[in-house]
Amino acid sequence: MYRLLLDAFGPQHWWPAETAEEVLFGAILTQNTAWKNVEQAIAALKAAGMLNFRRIAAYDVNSLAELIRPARFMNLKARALLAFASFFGSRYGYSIQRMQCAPADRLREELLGVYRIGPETADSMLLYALAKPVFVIDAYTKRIMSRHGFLSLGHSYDDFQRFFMAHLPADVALYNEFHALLVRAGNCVCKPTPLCDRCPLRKLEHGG
DNA sequence: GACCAGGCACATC
DNA sequence: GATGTGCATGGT
Repeated sequence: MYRLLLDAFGPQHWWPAETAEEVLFGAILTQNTAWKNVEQAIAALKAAGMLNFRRIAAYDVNSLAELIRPARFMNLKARALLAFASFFGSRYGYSIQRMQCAPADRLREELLGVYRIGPETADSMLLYALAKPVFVIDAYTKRIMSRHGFLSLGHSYDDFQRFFMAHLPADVALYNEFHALLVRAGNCVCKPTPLCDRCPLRKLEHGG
């Protein structure tokens, strides 16, 4: 699957961000939201000089919500960003490097304890901001994997994650690219659920 | 104008 | 534990 997707689409250059801190913002802002909308919110934060957790920690919730309005669920996400800023500041002194020193499994538990950080957001942060070998599962990944008969949709997030990690080497670059390619495939016009004759994954049909 | 995005928390049974 | 619902924008 990985090779088919990579051959068809090429490297996706994820995560689309200039800094690790920007990845952390994006991970929260993109929850159930098209990336195009998130880009606008990040641009607004950048323009206001607020793409910085130390800065927003002392910022007003409503003003923050206004800035990220294009990213949908503005009030929830404003509170989520503040909750993360509080955690990031008190636990790691706003230092990505200090956070990176912690083992992945402990970090994951800590992240899951932060308001509105669930498994996908936590894993996106771990893989794309902190370079921890953790496979990210999202709606596209579940859909595509179930469509091709690997694991049915009824399985949990952790089931899907275990499936990938049990069958692949713990490689940050591989996890990065594979997940990005799955999202790319999910965004394909043919929406691979009904496979079009041009889908790179059609070769998997009938045990290919 | 409908439909849907790279989820999550919380209520209810 | 399973299932349902609110959140409340902008692109296609």
